[in-house]
Amino acid sequence: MSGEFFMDIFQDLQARGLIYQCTDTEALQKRLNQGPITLYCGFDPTADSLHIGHLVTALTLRRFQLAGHRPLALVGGATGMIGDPSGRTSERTLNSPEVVASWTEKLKKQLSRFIEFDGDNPARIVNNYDWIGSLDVITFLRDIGKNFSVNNMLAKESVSSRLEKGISFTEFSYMILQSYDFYKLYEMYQCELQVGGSDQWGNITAGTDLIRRLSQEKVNVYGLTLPLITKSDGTKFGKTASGAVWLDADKTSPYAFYQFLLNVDDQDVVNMLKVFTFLSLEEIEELAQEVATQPEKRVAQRTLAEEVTRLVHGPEALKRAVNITKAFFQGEIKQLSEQEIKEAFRDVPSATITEASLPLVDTLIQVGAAKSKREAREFIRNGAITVNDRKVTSVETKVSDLEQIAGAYLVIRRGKKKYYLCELSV
RNA sequence: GGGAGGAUACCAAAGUGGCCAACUGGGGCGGACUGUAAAUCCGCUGGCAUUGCCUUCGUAGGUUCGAAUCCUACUCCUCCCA
Repeated sequence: MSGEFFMDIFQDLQARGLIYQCTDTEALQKRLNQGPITLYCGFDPTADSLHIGHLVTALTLRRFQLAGHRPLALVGGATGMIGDPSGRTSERTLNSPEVVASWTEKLKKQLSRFIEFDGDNPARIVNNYDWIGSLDVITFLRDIGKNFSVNNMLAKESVSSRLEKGISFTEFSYMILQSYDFYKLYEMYQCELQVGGSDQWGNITAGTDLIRRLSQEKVNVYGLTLPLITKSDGTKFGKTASGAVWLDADKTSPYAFYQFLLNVDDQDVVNMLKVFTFLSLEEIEELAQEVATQPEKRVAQRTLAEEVTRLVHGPEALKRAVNITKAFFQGEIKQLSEQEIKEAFRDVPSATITEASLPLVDTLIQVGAAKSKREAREFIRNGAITVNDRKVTSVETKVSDLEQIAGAYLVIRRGKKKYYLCELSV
C-alpha cells in the first residue's frame, strides 16, 4: 500500500489537502510533469526531537520522492542558532552552540527515516551550517544583504506582526539566511522548489526572489506551503495536555504515540489519513465509509494508528504497541506471563518496591500514579484504582494483601487508560 | 524623565483585617454513560493527618491578639503624558 507511484504528485497533494499556497501553481505543475525536480524543506533544531507536526512536511518530501523527485532535507545547524521569528509572538531564547549541534544530529537521524537514500533519485540530508557557518560579515552584508530591501522585509508577516512587541536584529535577519539556503541549494543541487509550513511563506518567497536577483539568466524556482493541520474544532493537531506528540521514542513512547492516533475523533480521522499515510485515496474513501456506517468499530483510527506508528517507530515497536493495547483494553492482564509483562510494560512507568507491608497508598505515589497520599486515597475511594484486574476499594490495602502476577508484579491501573507497573522484590 | 494602575493556586478572575486553603469559570483528574468516542450528569483539584496541624495570595521586612487584605522598601508588568 505504501510505495505507490504517483503520476501526478501535485494532484495527489491537492486531493489530500496538502497545498496551501504556491508561488505559481500552473508553472510548477508543468515543471513537475516535465521530469524529476530537486526540492528541499528545512527543519530547525529548536528541540531535541521533531514532533508530529513536522511529520506532515517530512512525509511530503517522501511523497515527492515516491513520485520520482529528489528531496533534500535541510537541518538548520546555522539557522537554529539564530531563531526564526515566523509564527512566533515573542523573541526566542538562544541555545548554546553545543546544544544546537546535538539537536541537529538528532534531527538528522529522525529525518533519515522518512526518505530513501538509495535508488535512482536518492535523497540527501544537508546542514546549512556547512555554508552559513563560514560566511563572513562583509560577504553577508555586501553580496547577500544588498539584495534585500528593508522595506520589503518589514512588510513580511513574520516581521510586521512583531513590530509592536519588538524584534531583535538577529531574528529580523533570519529570512536572509533562509533565502541564502535556497540559493545555495539551487547552486549546488539545482534545487528548484522549497516546501514548508504555511508560516514559511514569507521566508520561501524571499528565497525565490533572491535566486532570481542573483542569477544571470531568467530562472524559475518555486515555493509551496502546506497548511497547518487542525482538528475539526479548529485547534492545532498534535497538542495534548501533556505537551507535543514527539517522534522520539524516549519522549513519546510508541505505545503513547499509537494511542494518540487511535483516539483521533471520527470527524478528523479521514483528513489525518490523507495527510499522515501513504494509503491511496481510494483506500481512504473506503475507510471513510466505515466511519460513516460503523463508527464504533473505529477501523479508520486503527489503520491510521498502525500506519503512522509503523512509519515512525518501525514494525517491531508497532507490534509492541498493539500488544500492550490488547492486554490493556481487551485481554486479562492476569493471563500474561512474566515475559509478556516485561515486554508490554517497557513503555509504562514503573517502580520496584522492597517492602511487602507497604500500604498501597504509598505504592501509588512511588509508581507515579498519584502525587500525594491525599490524592492516592481519593483515587481509591472513587474506585479509580485497579490492581491486576481487581478493583481496590479499601484505603487500608497493603501490597501484601494483593495477589501478584508471576509472584512479583502488580499491574496498577488508574482510571481507564493509565497503567503503571510495580515489581515486588522482597 | 513624570503620572496612574496592577502582581492571588495550571490559566482566567473574586476576595481589601478574623467566617480564607481562599467565590467563580476554564482546564486537568476521577466516576456514571459509551465506541478506549462526542454530548451530558456527578465528584475531586496545596501537603500531612482517623475532623487537627503545616505551608501558601510578586520578594523582604513591619504594624496587630490576628493580614491575601494595613504600612515600608524592592522587583517585575500594564497604561497615560514627555
